[in-house]
Amino acid sequence: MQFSYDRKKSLGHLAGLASRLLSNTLGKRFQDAGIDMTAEQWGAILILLNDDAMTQGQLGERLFLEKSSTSRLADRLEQRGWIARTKAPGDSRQKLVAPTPLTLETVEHCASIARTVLEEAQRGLSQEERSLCRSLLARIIANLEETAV
Amino acid sequence: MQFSYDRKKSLGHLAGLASRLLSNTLGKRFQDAGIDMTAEQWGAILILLNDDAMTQGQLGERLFLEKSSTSRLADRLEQRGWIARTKAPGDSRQKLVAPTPLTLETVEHCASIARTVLEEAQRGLSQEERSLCRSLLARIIANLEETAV
DNA sequence: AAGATAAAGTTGCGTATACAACTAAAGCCA
DNA sequence: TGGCTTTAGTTGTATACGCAACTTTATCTT
Repeated sequence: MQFSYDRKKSLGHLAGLASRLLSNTLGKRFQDAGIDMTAEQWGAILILLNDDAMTQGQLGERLFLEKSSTSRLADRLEQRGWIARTKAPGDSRQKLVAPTPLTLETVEHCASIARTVLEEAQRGLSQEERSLCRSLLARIIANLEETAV
Repeated sequence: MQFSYDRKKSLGHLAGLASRLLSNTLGKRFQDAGIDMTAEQWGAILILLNDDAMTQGQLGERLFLEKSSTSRLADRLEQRGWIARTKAPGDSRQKLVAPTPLTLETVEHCASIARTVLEEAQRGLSQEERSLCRSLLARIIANLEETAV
């Protein structure tokens, strides 16, 4: 019997489990490839690769993370050599985070692994279904953000 | 502009964020109500309320958790007095976990809070959309479970 | 300009989770 | 029956995350 995960299970369970499995799977693939990176770290790197340098606070906003969580994520990224932190020139409270001269091969390798996992996760779903799933999740997120206030 | 969360963002981000917001919101609501319970703990309690006693391992299976994670979740539930752990009669390696004589009022209160948050999260989504969202997530979970092997 | 207030990060602490190594208790098997 | 193997849980260690308290640096107000 396919697709047998109780649709009775609440949204919370399903979203949590999907997210956990996605992270765990991607993390293991990175590890198998000998890349010392987690799924969450890759999420941050992706943002930094597009926008290059930004403050830690801006990175946190993009990831919807508390400043303390961002701080510690940056710690781990720095420790592994994925990013460098420098004092912002204008405001010395701020710290700029930027990817280190990562070899492009590594980035491409990570991106390719991430694409593969995402594809596997959505196997059997049409483009419309994939898009719908994202937009439903986005609406739920928007609802919760409003609610939270 | 409504529903403005990039649908460009990958499934991983969206599922992770939805799950995080759901947990955080529910947890805060419990706290506001003076109930010392988290969203994850409530998930476990719900299962135990239906099936009464089961082994820790069985609880873990239902929650799709590692045995160590289950062990620690049970620690916290026990600490707060939500469950009791007893040695299983047949097999002394196993531990039975069962809800303590929770006043039904508390359970109903929790259930009501959880229903409210879930409703708020899915505000504006039709029954069909809610159901579709769950079933798409369930298919993704099934894909990842297969993959993982 | 001095003092109050706000903003950016860090750190302490608690929860949630996974993996690996470990202990204890079954179960198997020759 | 005595030893090997498997199973149930626990514990060490690490990541990810949030809240609250704190430090440092800006900014604002009078």
